[in-house]
Amino acid sequence: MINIVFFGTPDIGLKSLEYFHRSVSFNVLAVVTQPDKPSGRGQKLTPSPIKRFALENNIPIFQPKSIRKEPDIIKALKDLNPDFFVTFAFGQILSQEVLDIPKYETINLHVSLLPKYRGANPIQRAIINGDTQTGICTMITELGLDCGDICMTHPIEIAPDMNCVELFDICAENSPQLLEKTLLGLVSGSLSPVKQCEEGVCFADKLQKEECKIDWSKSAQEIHNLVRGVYKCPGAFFDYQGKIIKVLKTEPLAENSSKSVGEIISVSKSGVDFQTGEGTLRLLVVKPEGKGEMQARDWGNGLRL
RNA sequence: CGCGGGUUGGAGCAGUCUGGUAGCUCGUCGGGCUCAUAACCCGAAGGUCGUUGGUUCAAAUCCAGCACCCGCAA
Repeated sequence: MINIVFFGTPDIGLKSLEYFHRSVSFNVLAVVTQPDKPSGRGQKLTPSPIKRFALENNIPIFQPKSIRKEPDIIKALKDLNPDFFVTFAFGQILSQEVLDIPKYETINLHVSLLPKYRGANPIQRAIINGDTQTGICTMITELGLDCGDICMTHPIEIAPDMNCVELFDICAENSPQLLEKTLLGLVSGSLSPVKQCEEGVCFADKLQKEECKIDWSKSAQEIHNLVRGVYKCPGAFFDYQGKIIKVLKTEPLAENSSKSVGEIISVSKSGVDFQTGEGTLRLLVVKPEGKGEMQARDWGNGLRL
């Protein structure tokens, strides 16, 4: 029986936590997650998905504001006598004191093929940049940002129309097995982590709201990549007559028109076509401010052009 | 009580300020044109205007309450 403590916050780690919780060879001693935060309309305090799962399954929960500065929690974690710490989108930087607690190692799962895309938003960045492949990997957590030695990797293809939510799901689904194999490999000694190649290091900076605003002078393909890369979180958008229009699904087309950049070329049964800096972007699904999700052609129908 | 938008035939919207017998773009159905069509032409069906109450001769429209949806901010 391998005893672990799971550090995580958003739902991408749920499947992994669930897997460990149900596994007969692992025991989840406790969960560490971010404090409840005001969320949604009305600022109601909302527990993280990981916390909710822990509550439902009677797993002890720790919610440090900053784990480095809470000696009580650190002591409690030591007293658990864990074999491993597993971190997966936890959202806080650990201290060396915390990293040293488990008998074996602190293992982090990162959703990119390191050393590419260290940092906050690797999935979205990969899609925005038009990559056709990414992956997930496990690593020995060290003090720096995603710089530890790599344990195992698992490549994932990015289909041309895949959005970040779909990619999130694929990553979440493949994570439990990779984590399990990593921990077992480290216990048996059959796995020897390798240093990250210093060439090819790059960072996936946190997404800024401003980046999600559609720049029509870019090419249709680039905008298409942005739309699927930030799908629903927070979503690519543009301004139309003072209203924010979120764009959820698009299709890039090669042909150009005589319209100027950012103008509507046509509204048809298929969607609403916009002229971009290079090519036509066909909007398929949009969500205007104050409205629900709708087919772009329906939105176009109501525009009274 | 964080700020704000919305609810009108199957879909998306206009009409609400300045109350007076419901409109637009689509979809659907029928017919026509065509070798043919998702294109075009003609016609039809389909709405207690979210809900409850108030004001009025008269309410989609003015007033009050309730429900549901959503954007921002965090």
